Amino acid sequence: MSSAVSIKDVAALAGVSIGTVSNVLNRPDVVADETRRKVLAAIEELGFVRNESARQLRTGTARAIGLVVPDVSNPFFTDVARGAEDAASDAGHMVILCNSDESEQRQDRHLQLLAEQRVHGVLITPVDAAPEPVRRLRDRGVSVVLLDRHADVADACSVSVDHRIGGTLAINHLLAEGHRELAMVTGPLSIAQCRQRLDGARDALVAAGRDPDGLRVVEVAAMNVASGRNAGERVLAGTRRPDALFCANDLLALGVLQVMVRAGVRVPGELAIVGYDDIDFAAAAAVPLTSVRQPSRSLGRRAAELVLGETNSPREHVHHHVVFPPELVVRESSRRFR
Amino acid sequence: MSSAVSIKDVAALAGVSIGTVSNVLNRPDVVADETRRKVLAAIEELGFVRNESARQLRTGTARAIGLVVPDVSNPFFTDVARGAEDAASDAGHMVILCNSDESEQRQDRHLQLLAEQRVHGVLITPVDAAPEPVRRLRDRGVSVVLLDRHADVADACSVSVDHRIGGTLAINHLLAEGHRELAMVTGPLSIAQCRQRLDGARDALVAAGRDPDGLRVVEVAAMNVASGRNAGERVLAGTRRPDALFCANDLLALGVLQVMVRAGVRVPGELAIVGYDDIDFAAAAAVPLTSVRQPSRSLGRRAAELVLGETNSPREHVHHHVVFPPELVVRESSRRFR
DNA sequence: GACGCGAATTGAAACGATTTAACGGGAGGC
DNA sequence: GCCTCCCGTTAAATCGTTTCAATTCGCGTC
Repeated sequence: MSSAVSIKDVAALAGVSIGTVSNVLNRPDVVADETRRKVLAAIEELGFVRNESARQLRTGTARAIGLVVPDVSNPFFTDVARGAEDAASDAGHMVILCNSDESEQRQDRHLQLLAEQRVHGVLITPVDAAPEPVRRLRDRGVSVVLLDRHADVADACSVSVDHRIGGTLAINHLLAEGHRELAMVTGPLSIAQCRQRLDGARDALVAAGRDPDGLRVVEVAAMNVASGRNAGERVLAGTRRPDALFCANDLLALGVLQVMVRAGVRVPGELAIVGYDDIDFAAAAAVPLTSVRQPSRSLGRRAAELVLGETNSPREHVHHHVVFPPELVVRESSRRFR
Repeated sequence: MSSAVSIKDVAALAGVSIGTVSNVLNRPDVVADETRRKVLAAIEELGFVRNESARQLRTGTARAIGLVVPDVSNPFFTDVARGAEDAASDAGHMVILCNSDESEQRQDRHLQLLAEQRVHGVLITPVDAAPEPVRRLRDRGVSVVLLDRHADVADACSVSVDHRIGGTLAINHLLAEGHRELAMVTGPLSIAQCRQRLDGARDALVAAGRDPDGLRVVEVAAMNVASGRNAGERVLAGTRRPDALFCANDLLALGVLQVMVRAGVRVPGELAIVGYDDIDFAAAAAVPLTSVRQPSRSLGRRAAELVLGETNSPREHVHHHVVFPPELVVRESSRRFR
């Protein structure tokens, strides 16, 4: 059972002390060539694998970071995860991925486990606005980077996108294309991102000299395709159908689109649609989707870099707040009908 | 710095020994009510968090499993991951997610790190058919479940879908709809899943009394949307365009579809398309995609259950080979043109 | 009143690595 | 030939838990 092989066995076989084996592993330069070769040979022969928990216990630092997101089945978050993994990988770290499913309870359970693992840091898109979980984590000595959420609280780094501007971009575009009767499909307004996108949308209306309350808001329970279909049906059922829809993310937009296509509503002829995130599938949709792009992979990468940087030099660390600008990608779904 | 709080501090504050604190943590029933309350109060007051590495070092077992997949941005694998996480979560375990990107080198690096972490087990869709990495892992004492790959080797569990039958289903359907000039778009044939789906496709042709070599094969370098577009362009450029296309996964199919729609080729009028995986976005595509469904979430869940089961009772463990049947989901993209 | 018993608690020995101060021995300077 | 110095190596302490044999204590039994 080679799993039982420890540094001690290697030392015995190589005829050196365990301290020397440790040096071969961690500071190969201080050990003589001859010795190093013997030790490496012994490691090879025994199939020795370093026990990371022992290392971690002694040094106090883990080689992993946690990533807590609401939902990995959302391609936006997989892209973020990829970015985070890229950066972590470069630093020889692993990523522990956790889904909170928008449940505070699940989130807290995950955070507890991550704290027990003594992870190097945590990247999190918190379930709700309350800075509570962040504070608890910091109290436990874990450094935290808020993902896709600008930290109002000053005690953590954050990497985010200016969603308010994103909302404004979307509405400005729809207005410019000549759409007048606008509505927004959004997930729970308890989610900060949704609120901000809505605020941005209203900003645009105000700037255009229109009544921000003229924007109808269709709020659904989740931010996935199924909820999008639900929203689509509600829009269909309503009186006075809007001629353009801004959806708080692409999954919602795809759901709405599906319902519209099925119901024979021409998009963008009778109804223009703008999504948010610009996931890969937006371009491949029934009608290629206009969307507000977030640099998701960079978001994840930057966040991971921040969290790794913070714990490496906690003394002189000052919290950064990185805000990426969103960008409108125009495709078929929002064109003016001619 | 509450991160420095150890069981010893708790013991001191509560006025008991560290053994008792450990008992409160792990076997609360053996300690007297009064004592338990004191200890819990001390834990609360100090903000004590158990150090998992120390626990792990002592007990030898980690509370995490590794999941190594080619690409999490493929929704099929996120679904698998969700299933695995569900099962792991139930057992109080975490999932460490790793992307191999179809690179054997990346895969091996991840496996090395997972072995060092002494993870409870590893779920893996190996980069290539070689059972080598699996063997290495087992040698290191880590139990392994092959995901989406039937183990020809008998030394590991496997959870998979019968891709050969999946390929047959797809082609039978296309033939039944009256398509005659068939082609298959596939990722690298070094990927076993691709080969099996192709074999199944040929089976169907033979069974229908047709020449299996009449099936044109378009092989591209990766299994994502971009490669699908590439395949689409090659199909367009070729002479004698097929009237039906079986794609080795939905991402390829979506890419092809995008190109066809843009080029004005009517789907399914001039070209029928069948995908594979039935990811959520298949139904929301430009033309709702007929696809061979895999029970992806169940796949992940079952695999996680197996790996947890194996290490919990390694003595009497016998390797299971779970094979789920695929299922054809018919939508617009493959209908016979009338 | 001695004894045994069970329940609750304690103390100490692991687990497998890293780290640091001490050590040995050969080279070089005087 | 002796003293230093330096390089490579070693021995031992340590990290924070779990676990198990040993201990204490109160109490009922004979």
